[in-house]
Amino acid sequence: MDPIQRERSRVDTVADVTDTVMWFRRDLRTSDHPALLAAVAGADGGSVLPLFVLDDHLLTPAGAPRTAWLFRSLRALSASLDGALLVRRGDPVDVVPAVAAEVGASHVHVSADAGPYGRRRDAAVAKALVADGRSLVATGSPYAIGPGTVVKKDGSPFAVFTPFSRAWGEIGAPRPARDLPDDVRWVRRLAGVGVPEDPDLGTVTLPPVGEEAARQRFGEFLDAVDAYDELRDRPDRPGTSQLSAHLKYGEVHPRTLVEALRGSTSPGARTFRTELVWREFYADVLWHRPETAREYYRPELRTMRFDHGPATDEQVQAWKAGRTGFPFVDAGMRQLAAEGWIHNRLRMVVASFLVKDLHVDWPVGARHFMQALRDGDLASNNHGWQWTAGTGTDASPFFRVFNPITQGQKFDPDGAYVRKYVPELAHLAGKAAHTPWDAAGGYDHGYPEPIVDHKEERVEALDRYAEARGR
DNA sequence: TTTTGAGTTGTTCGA
DNA sequence: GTCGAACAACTCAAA
Repeated sequence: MDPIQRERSRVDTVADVTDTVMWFRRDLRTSDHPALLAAVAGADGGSVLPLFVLDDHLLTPAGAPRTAWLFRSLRALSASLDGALLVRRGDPVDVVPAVAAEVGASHVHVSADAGPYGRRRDAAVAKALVADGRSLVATGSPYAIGPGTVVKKDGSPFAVFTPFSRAWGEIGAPRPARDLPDDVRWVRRLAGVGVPEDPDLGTVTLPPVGEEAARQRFGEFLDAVDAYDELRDRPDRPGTSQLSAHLKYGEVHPRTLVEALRGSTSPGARTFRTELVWREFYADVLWHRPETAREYYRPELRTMRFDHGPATDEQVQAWKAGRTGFPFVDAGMRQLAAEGWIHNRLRMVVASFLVKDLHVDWPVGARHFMQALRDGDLASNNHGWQWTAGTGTDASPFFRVFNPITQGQKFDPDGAYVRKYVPELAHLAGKAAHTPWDAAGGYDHGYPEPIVDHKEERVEALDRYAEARGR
């Protein structure tokens, strides 16, 4: 009998052997939760220990908005588990097996993590558990269809969104999981550290957090989803779902959303479903190519020239602070700073500005976003940046350089978005807010002049792209 | 193997 | 102001 088997039979003789551990990570909810149901079923009349591990590896790169969101979400989750959530701090490779041993559980249940770090971590935790005669059981994932599942006819992964989306639709999202039984018993006898106090948010304000808040937000959004395709591009209007951070922490599962939209054929509903598929696509790309969290998806563009040095550092600082002198760009960056969230249209505009007007490599911006965003998701964020930089999955035309001024005039036609976030321009009426250089007294309130000439930098960006392609 | 059609989100210029 | 063409060439996916 090998050691693992022996260990298992020893564990099987423990009195409360049927207790299981539910290790929460990016699934901070109780409904439509296959892994939690599996933990309950595995307990078979015993109790379930709900666990969260505060892992410095994940906490460190997150800024205050995302950390505060996490902590609030954990409090909400614990409340819905009758206060039974056990919170420990440390490396999951040590903490999870230790907790499993303390409670005498033979199985630790999780929703599979698709990210590079999560997969390494889970493999190490599984190994440690097995060495102890226990096992890690993964059920479901944060995606409607698990990353790696949607493949081409020859079994290889998709590299283009549209065919992926078609194949994704043919598989179809599974139906939501059944409700959690009312009579689940939670293990409460272990000591934990509790959920920490929120970090200092400064002036950042967050919307309501947690499963119930997500449900409510989605309910409100559903009432307006038919207008989504028309309004989603308008940062001056409340047309987006505002569900990104709820999805990031699994307070709601995309499967639940797809189910609620089943049968909805309005352009708005279809467009929103497509946005959910984008989230699945980028997770799938990262699953197959974990190195693309940091490296170019298209390595042939690695020779692209970028700017470095004190002058560039100063420009990057201006970009982060929302003081580039381009009103639409600055409004976006200030929204990011004020809310830990930035409208999708502005994510593209400010990214294009950093990469193509300031000639700074995209990871610089991607890291800043991950730090500043409350919804910072590695797959969506970094592949979104790669898309803008032209290094990503989309073979996008090289000439796609956003004009920061006309983008503002097009998508914030009345200048309301600019005035909301850039008070120095609040005295400029209508679309004049986008062109303070044309307005008498446009610079009377301390707003900076443009730090670059967009026309020149656009040509420069095109030249560098051509150079990197060897022409 | 070859062929064919297509590819999230744009800008500029000239008629 | 509006509209269509030009802006390159390449890669992907499927037939």
